[in-house]
Parts: sequence; C-alpha cells; structure tokens
Amino acid sequence: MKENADVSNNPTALVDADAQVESFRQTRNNRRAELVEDYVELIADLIDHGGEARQVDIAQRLGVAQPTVAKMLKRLAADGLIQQRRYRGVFLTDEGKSLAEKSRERHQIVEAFLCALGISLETARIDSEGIEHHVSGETLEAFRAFVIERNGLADTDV
Amino acid sequence: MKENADVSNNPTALVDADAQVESFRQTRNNRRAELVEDYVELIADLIDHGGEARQVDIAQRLGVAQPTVAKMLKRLAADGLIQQRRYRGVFLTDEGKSLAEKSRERHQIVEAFLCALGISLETARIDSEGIEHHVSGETLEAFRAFVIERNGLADTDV
DNA sequence: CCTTAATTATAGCAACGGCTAATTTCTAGG
DNA sequence: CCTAGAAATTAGCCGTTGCTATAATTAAGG
Repeated sequence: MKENADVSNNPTALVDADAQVESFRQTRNNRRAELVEDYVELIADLIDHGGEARQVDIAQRLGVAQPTVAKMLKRLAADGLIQQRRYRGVFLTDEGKSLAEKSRERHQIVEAFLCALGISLETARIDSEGIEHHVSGETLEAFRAFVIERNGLADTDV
Repeated sequence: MKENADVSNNPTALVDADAQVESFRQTRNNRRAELVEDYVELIADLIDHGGEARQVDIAQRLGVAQPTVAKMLKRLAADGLIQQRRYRGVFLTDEGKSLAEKSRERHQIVEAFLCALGISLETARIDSEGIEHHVSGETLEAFRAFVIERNGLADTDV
C-alpha cells in the first residue's frame, strides 16, 4: 500500500495494482492458448469442407512453413486434441472437436458482432481473428445479444 | 484454385485462403507488438502518476520477474523508445511517448466501449487488455462512435 | 515393379519471453 | 565513513514458435 494510498480522491490514479497484474496474467495465459485454438478451429474447417487436414494445407492456410505445423501437431497430439497417423492427415479427437466447436462459435460471434457494428467484412475478419481469443464469457454474451438485437437473429444464427 | 473452385454456390465454403493467411499474419505481427505497447503504456502511467518507472515497479505491475523486465527494457532502449540510465529509472523518448499515448488512447476507447456495452468494469479491464492490440483503425473508430453515441461524450472524452 | 513427385518427419538454428541465482551498484541510516 | 538493504545487472537455463535443409515415406503413373 504505497502508491495506492490516495486513490480514492484522485480520479486519474493508477488502476489497482493487483487487478492490473491479473489482467496481464490473464492476457499472457490467453496468448498461450491462442495458437492451439487457431489450429483446431482450422483443422475442423478443413475436415468439414475438404474431408482431410494435411500438414501442407494447414501450413498454407496459416502462412507458416510445414515443419512449424508438424511441430505444433505433435503438441496437439500430446495434448489429446488430435490423432495423427504417420504420413496421413490429422483428425480431431472428441476433445479436439469440442474445443474447435467452441472456438468456431466464439469466432463467428465476434465477427458477426463487428459486422453488426458496421465494420467491413474484410476488417471484421482480420480483427476477429485477433480479438476472439481475448473475449471473456461475459463479453461474448454481450456481443451475442447485440448481434441478435441488431439483426433480429435472422442473419446469423449464433 | 483447388478447394475454392465452387465457392460461389456453397454458403459454408471456407473463407478465401489468401485472406485467411493475411489475417493470421496480421495477428502474429500484432502479437509481437503487444508487449512493447504494454510496456510503454505502463511506463507512461507510472511516470505520470509516480514520477518514475523503476524496474521493480514495472515488474510488480506486470506480474513478472524483474530480470524479465530488464531484458525487455534493453530491447525498448535499442528500439529507441526509452532511455535508460544505469541503476536509475527509465524514461520515454519522444517516440516512446508517442507510442504510449497512442496505446493509452486505444486502450481507453476499448475499455470504454466494453463498458458502454454493459460489461462490468472488472471484465472490461481484463478483456480490453487483451483486445486493444488487435483492434484496427476502422474498428477503433466504430468503437469510439458507439461510446459517444451511448454516453453523449460525457463520461469519456476520448 | 519402379521411378518420381508429393508429403511428412527430423535435425538444427534463432529470436523471444519467461525464470532463478549470483553479482554489482546505489542509497540511506547510524 | 561505512555498512545494510534495495535495486539493477549479468549469466545461464527452459519452453515456444518460427525458419531452412535434408531424409524418409507414401502414392501414383508408366
């Protein structure tokens, strides 16, 4: 209690230190989970639309090199999110499917929300890719409600 | 042109590959800039409110160890954003101040926006910490407009 | 069946962002 | 002045996420 002693009467005082630490910690943790979610979401999309998710496809979609994907897939397999068969495409486990579905839904809500706010589709796509991983449950619900209110739940059935 | 050949008549087709790559690239780039922005923003806050930004203060606020801060400050100094004097606090260069101001404004808009949307202050603080770095100029303007419309620009003069 | 092209696997490198432990330097109190 | 404690520095470690280059494997066509 040193720099926060006179917070109450200082409107421009620093935010509470403990709360700020918690925000930063949370954000750091989110960052670690981001890539995993991007991968499973993408894998789910590829499987749904193409029937298979090969390393080269994933790499091409993400814009990274194939060995980078190979390394990450090992981690996802170790985490029990995907199944790998040597020299074959990858498949999602039940856990992986669950995570992919959750990520996809969240991603769609964020994107629909940005669009409902009047943002161009292109920008909404880019921004939602970055924002989706940092949206809490509370905020996500607010986004969803806003979209439904604006669109009368016609456009997006999220 | 293999998996996108029949996009036009398939409403659930994958998004354009090139566009998706660009989103992921952008997000990766943003991620790299995040920490830098967090640091300069925090340093600016500390200087404005306490007069100095010591490594221990920064470390305590971010919730990381002090040598971690030391390493990052070296990078910021190399990037010309701060000035370091051995065994003294750090100071922002003009460039650093400019970046800090930009980050702070963006952060405030995002937080105010979330609050205007009805989200609790605590959640808004946490989420805005993660979201702020992924908001494009277009989206930021939409956020700002929304806040002004909701609040009649009384609460937050952003 | 055999060769070739595509794909995956592996090895090894670099930058980054964490950490702990130990040292150096500064500052303040006696 | 000198010593103790606080702060900054340095050294060295680890895990993550990129990369390139190369090897191994599969699949497909002649």
